[in-house]
Amino acid sequence: MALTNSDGTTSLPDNTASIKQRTTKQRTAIAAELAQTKDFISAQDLHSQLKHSGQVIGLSTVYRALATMSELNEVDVILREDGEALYRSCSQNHHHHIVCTKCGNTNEITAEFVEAWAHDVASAHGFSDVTHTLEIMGVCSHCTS
Amino acid sequence: MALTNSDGTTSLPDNTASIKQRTTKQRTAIAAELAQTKDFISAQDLHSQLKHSGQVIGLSTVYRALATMSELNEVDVILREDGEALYRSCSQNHHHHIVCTKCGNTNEITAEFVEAWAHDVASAHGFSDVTHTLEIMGVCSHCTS
DNA sequence: CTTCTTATTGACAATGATTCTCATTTGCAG
DNA sequence: CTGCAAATGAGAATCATTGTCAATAAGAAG
Repeated sequence: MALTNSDGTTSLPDNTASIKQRTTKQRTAIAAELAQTKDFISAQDLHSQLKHSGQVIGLSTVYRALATMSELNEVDVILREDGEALYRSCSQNHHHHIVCTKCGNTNEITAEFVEAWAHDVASAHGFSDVTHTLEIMGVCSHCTS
Repeated sequence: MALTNSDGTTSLPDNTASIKQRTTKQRTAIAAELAQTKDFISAQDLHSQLKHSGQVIGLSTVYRALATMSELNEVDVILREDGEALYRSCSQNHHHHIVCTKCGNTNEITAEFVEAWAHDVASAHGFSDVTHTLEIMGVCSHCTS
């Protein structure tokens, strides 16, 4: 979005926070419901959970809200083994997950040195504006026995 | 699942190596094509790649072959951001990618210590049969200027 | 080689998550 | 209050993946 200044000139958008956001009943409800849900949840489940609690919101709207929240880094997104996306209200600090491929249980793990390493590798390759994903998958002890 | 024998008795399935494998033209072609392909490839792309090289094989067969190869740990599987599954012949050395979010260019990166660390973390959490994914994303120097 | 059993194949339908379309509604700035 | 672009929602469309089932063929047995 190009910002039109009072003198008629335009300025280039700030590439981070350039998304026009309008506060709506639906987005508020979606964000609130997601904040209450501690675990990861799919868009479908979040939709029916909202419906069940009286908030009838279109499925498309849920998907759109989650997509923009994801772009704004307000939610974490991971992919289940079957490809379905799971969302969770973003916790303050960046972290990763170890996921059981049998029962779907997830534990958070922190890896500060991976953060630093990823940044170093990226700048060594001349990359900027760096993000990364890291997921560890396996079978948890509960599902092994 | 109990197997009914011709004499009327039943025998329990061997849960490890009970999968009867029959060597077929199609599976051979699929495994060969996948071995030739160094990068990750989707089932759909592998199917059309086979068709393009004269090997017309049903799409269901490709999916089934990849599924069994995955169970036998003969292929690595990762999930793309849109949820589509990507397969790669296991024999290749494990590595990760740094991807430019502008032009899509990818470079391979190796991270041996990350491999070891992932394994340690997993066993510390009691996980077994561990795999992991790691992707770094950013804007490459070419797209920055 | 022939027969028999059954894993495998393939064409097609079905599933299911996600995205698209577009008419209608609604924030919100002026 | 007014105007307009953003947002919504109902449903259609997309698309990877899985299920169905009759036909085929691999491999063992005779």
